[in-house]
Amino acid sequence: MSESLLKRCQSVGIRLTEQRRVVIRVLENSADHPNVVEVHVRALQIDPQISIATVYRTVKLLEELGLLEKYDFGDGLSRYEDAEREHHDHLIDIKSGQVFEFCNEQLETLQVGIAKRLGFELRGHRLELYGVPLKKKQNE
Amino acid sequence: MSESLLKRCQSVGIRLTEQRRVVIRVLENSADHPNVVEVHVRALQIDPQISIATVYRTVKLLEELGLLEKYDFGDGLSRYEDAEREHHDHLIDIKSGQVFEFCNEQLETLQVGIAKRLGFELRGHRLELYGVPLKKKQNE
DNA sequence: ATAAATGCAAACGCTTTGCAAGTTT
DNA sequence: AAACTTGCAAAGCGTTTGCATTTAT
Repeated sequence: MSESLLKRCQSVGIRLTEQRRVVIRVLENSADHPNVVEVHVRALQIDPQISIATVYRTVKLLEELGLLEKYDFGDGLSRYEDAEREHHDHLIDIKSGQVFEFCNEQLETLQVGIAKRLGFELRGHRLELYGVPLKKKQNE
Repeated sequence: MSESLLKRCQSVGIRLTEQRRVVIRVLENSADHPNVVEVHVRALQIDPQISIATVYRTVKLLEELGLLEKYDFGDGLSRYEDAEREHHDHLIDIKSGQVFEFCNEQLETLQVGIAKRLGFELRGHRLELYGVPLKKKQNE
């Protein structure tokens, strides 16, 4: 397990305000991929005064510092998660919107190879699988 | 090669107005992934009166009909391309923004397998590789 | 003390939409 | 003729920002 988000924020030396600590804590305690409004709602439970502008500013700052990963699963909302979490991709259930995580070494290797063959050094990727739950044999 | 976008529009039976024909023609002649403003600019060269609202409405309609594929390469702009084009994924050059296409069977198969293992039937995916050009041996 | 962060509200940029006028079938 | 599409301008929506005030260092 790697350092906490808070520790990493301290390492990079950003000013640790009350509000930033709250946002950081919310993200540390989130195992999902909350959008900004969701982060704000969770933050309000800790600090009922915190404004959404501050949440926007904070997640943007942390993303630019490489401490958060930003996602968009197609609904036009920016979602965030701790960048230090084990690398993984996402599978989105198109029926429920639920998001599952997975990681596949073969996939990672394959991608590096594809990029190289195209003349590129892979710096990042975004893979999302969209699917529907497999129906069990008996029904439908 | 499959049917032209125009033909497929006729098949699904949407009303073919002047403006829709223009947008369709623009997309048929585009080998890249134009965003809405770009589609509009290209359309204006054919019909100097066409409004961007109509372009927005048309690409949205065609996407909902499954005739166009919508992409967002991270700049927050919606980009469109003919859905019938040979399936492929994208590699984006982070330096220049240029987009390259590729297709890899192994990758496709792997994804289906991953989804299945998670209990899902794969309905679609989105894969984007982000990279920088490999430097040739002599320079840098 | 000072440089930076906050909250508010206004502004932004892309996209959508209400409506009157014009088109397609 | 009826149903639908267009263009315009206004509204929507997520996100950003100017500014006066507050806060961390």
